[in-house]
Amino acid sequence: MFYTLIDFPLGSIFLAKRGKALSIAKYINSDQKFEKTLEIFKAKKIALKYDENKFKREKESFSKYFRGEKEDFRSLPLDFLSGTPYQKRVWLEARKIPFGQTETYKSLALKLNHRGYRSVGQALGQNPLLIVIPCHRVVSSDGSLGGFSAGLELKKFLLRLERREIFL
DNA sequence: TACATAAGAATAG
DNA sequence: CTATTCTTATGTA
Repeated sequence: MFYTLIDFPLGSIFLAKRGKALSIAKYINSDQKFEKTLEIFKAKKIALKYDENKFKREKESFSKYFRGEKEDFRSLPLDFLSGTPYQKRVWLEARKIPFGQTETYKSLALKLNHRGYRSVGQALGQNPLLIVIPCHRVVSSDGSLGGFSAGLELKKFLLRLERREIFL
């Protein structure tokens, strides 16, 4: 697989793909995280090669996004390496949430016609495509943020960015 | 408002 | 089967 890194004020985004479509978008905020990410691939015996030229399209989308412009990554092709059928359904549903808007775990669960609120959260927690699949736009129904695997700081940052409360 | 508790769906071990 | 998870609703003080 190929990978590249994109820097932004809170750290970097690690992107990886094997073919045309993007598979991984992970938040990296320290050298240790980066090392650890490389080790995971090594453990799975997946060869990684740095090649930023294969991510032209993604880089453009991310730089637009971090500039505060409306960028939904909606047209970006994805390639899921992992995930149960249920998790993919949750991810695809979350992907429909428009830029700058939020949904609750509850409303997402109801769209998938069940009441397993926590299972929605659990599935979002497995999201391999941070930002591209906007799981940060899913919040608790009482208005609080809920959780976030990559850290609530990042979730807050992304939401403020989309509300145009911060400018880079 | 704050805290405990049950219910809820799906997954990992 | 049990424990765990990016939850919600209800009860009680």
